[in-house]
Amino acid sequence: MSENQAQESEQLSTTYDARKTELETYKFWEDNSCFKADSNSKKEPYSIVIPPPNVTGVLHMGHALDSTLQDILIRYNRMLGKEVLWMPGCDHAGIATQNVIEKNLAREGKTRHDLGREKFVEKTWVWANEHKNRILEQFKLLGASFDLSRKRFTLDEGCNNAVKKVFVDLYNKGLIYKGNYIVNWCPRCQSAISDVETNYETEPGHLWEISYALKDEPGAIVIATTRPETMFGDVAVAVNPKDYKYKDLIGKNCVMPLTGRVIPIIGDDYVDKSFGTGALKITPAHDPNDFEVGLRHNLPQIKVIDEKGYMAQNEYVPPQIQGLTREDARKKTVEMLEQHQVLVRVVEHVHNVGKCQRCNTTIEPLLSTQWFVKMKPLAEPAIKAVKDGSIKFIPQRWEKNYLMWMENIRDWCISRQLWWGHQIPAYYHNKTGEMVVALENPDPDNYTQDKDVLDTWFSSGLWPFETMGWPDTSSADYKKFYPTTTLVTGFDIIFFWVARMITMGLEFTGVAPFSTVYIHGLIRDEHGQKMSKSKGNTIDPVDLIEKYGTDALRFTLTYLCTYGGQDIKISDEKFEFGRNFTNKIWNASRFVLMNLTKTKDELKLDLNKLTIADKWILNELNETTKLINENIENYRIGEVASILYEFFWNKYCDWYVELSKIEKNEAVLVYVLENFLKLLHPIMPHITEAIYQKMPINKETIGIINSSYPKYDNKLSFYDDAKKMQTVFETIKALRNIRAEFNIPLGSKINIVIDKNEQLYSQIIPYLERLAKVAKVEFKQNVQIPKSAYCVVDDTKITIPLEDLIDINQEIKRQQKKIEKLEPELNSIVKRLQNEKFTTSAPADVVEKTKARKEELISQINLIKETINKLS
RNA sequence: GGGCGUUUAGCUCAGUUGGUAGAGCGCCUCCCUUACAAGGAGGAUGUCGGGAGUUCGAGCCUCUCAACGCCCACCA
Repeated sequence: MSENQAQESEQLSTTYDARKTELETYKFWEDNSCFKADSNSKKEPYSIVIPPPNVTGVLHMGHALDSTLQDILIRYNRMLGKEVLWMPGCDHAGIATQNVIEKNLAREGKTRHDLGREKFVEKTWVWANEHKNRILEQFKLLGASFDLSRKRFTLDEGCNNAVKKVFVDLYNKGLIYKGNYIVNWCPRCQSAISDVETNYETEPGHLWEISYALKDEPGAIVIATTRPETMFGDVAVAVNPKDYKYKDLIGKNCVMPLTGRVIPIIGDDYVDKSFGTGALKITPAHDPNDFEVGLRHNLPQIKVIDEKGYMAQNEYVPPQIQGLTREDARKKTVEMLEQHQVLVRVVEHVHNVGKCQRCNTTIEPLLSTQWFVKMKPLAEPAIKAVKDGSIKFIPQRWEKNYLMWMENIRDWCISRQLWWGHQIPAYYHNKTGEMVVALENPDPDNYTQDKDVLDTWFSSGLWPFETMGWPDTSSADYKKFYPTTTLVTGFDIIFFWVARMITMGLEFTGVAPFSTVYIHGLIRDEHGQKMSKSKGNTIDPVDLIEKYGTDALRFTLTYLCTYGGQDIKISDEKFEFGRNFTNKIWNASRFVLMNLTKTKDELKLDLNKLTIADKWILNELNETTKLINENIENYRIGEVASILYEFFWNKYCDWYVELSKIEKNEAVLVYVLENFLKLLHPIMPHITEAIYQKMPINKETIGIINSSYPKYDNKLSFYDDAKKMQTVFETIKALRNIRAEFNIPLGSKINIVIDKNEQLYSQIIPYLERLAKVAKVEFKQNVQIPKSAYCVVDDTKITIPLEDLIDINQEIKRQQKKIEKLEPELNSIVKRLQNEKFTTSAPADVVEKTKARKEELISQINLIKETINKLS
């Protein structure tokens, strides 16, 4: 696509080779640095940061949708003349990446401990460096116009500096603390995870009722539990103080079965009298609620399950149970309880079990020393920003969701017992254990850094500003492109990511990191199931691209992406829709370019030389342009796709290009095509660029990519002429209809008699002759032609002598059917107009419209009746 | 337990201020009319989940019921 080529009118190939065109076009943009953002530009900025895909990731349909939407906004704003930056990068994905490397090691029969931390991290870096480019390279297949010269990684040096600064500052402000609390512990990942990384699954289970004997007196108290294996960590039995059944037992002691340990019976409002037996065992080290109860009552904390999910080997756990898995321990404990005849009852019980988001292992609530972010003070400004409109969610309903979460926010456990990630900048004196939180190790000889790393989302939470050079607020990118404009993502990471970016952005930069959050739905399979590799129901975007082309993929996804942000169900075949559209665009463009006879300069649009057909299509283009601009500004991107499809296929191709075979205005053909391509470019960038390059027009810029987006233009508004043209179309359609209904072959031409409006119809005779295969048009007033069919367009009666063409009886039946269809509507309209309340309270134009419709129906019905009479 | 979403043509879904329903696919008829059969022309198909209310008028607003789905909470 050299400059020489671009200057000349060229034929388009007979068939469209999407992949070839797309690769060439993308290369053309890259070679010309079309995606590069200039932070010194004077133009208004527009920026988006990509939701960084995991370095472990492979391109999937979710990326395809998400990136297409971002690219549409980026390209649109670029064409609006703004200085756009789409910041790419990927996420180091702490647990996910470490899992991959560990799995690789496992194949060699090794664990990460065989390598040691340093070697392991080194190895992971090698892998990450290989893979972090792979996923962004794949995004290129989507046509992504991001600025790869700026690509970032959440674990690169810049991000690490930002993370350290944020950590240290939050610590100094008292918003980060370290403490011993119950956390969600994944025994497989061997790490704490946060609340949002824990998913609950409903599972059938049991409620075991166990009898605890009272100490020094007869009787027992029966507790109910779903986890008997944790009983060895019990430190009390709790009842509700208002529960008359147990009130008197409070303050007494009981003796635990199997171990004989003596624990107190306490009263606490937390206990629900009506659940289970109304008595609850308290195990502070293994249950978050029990932990709270334990603190209130100053109870000890006894750990009986270790970090790997095995029963502890300590004096609290009976020897038969020690070292068993949680599952085996449960069976064994129940067995032993039965033997001791203290198992009172087993009730089937469906309950929710926490699972690790990463590996689906059952979470163990575990007492552990971890780092936390105190969220309440950070949440306040984040709530305010959404409430006062500084940040707007689209669709708006997500604001409620966000606010509910923020208003009930809990502290965020940020430490992970992993090796891959940002190591916590806390340093401990080797002898005294004194802790220093600082950007750098104060004295590497005597201080050792905290072993833990930070939750991946901690660094992702800084993404909009850490990628712009922060903490250097004088950096060019930060000044030009921060805060960013729009954030585009799925609803599934509003809490994980969006909420954290907002809190961190406000806390550290004083402004919201973006003003609009555009939330789209999730991609699902044709049955509405989430796509997953394990279910085997995934559709690979790369396959779709190879089969249908990137533009077809983008267009189909966009078309399916409705304003409500509903999930999108897809199947392979659905993309034929977009493929067919690319084919149509290519062929229509090919036809138009093929038939041009004029030179570039002669193709200038001359508004003084327009037929009504020209004015009609220019008016349609103009109205379409207006609608497109409005809808894209309002994030109704699916609507944009559908409007463009309708305009091009049903207006430009079906009518205007067809009309051009009779009488053509090359300048208009080219003008409309050019502007349509520009309007479509953000959605289907490659094909529009490829055709644009071959158009014989004076181009303002190197490519359509940086041409200016069409705007509504008063000079192109031809409402009255457009309406006339509609009449032409109605006439043609009516005639075609009669022809098709009666199988009048195209070979046999028909005559028509038009009873008035000669002036208008004389303009359209050529069209009628060609498009409706009319042989002869006559103008007569009030003629009586036997055995005729009529049709009415506007107020003009068109008579078609049928005698020689059709079966008359069949026609009578057809006409009667028509009346049956029209009458119910007429009846209801008449009724409405008789209703005084309607005529007085409805707006005048509505009443007028209704009256007009009534007249129209009456005249239509009369005409049909007349036709029937004439035929019989 | 709390919140949200969905329910419209056989299928997948649109429907922006309330004025009597649209598209794509599929289906039926005809056409290779030389840009496109991945196409063209025409056609059939809906008491807009049920019920009630507001209104002259409801797919759209209010209430209620039902089914399905999602999120949050996590009563052991």
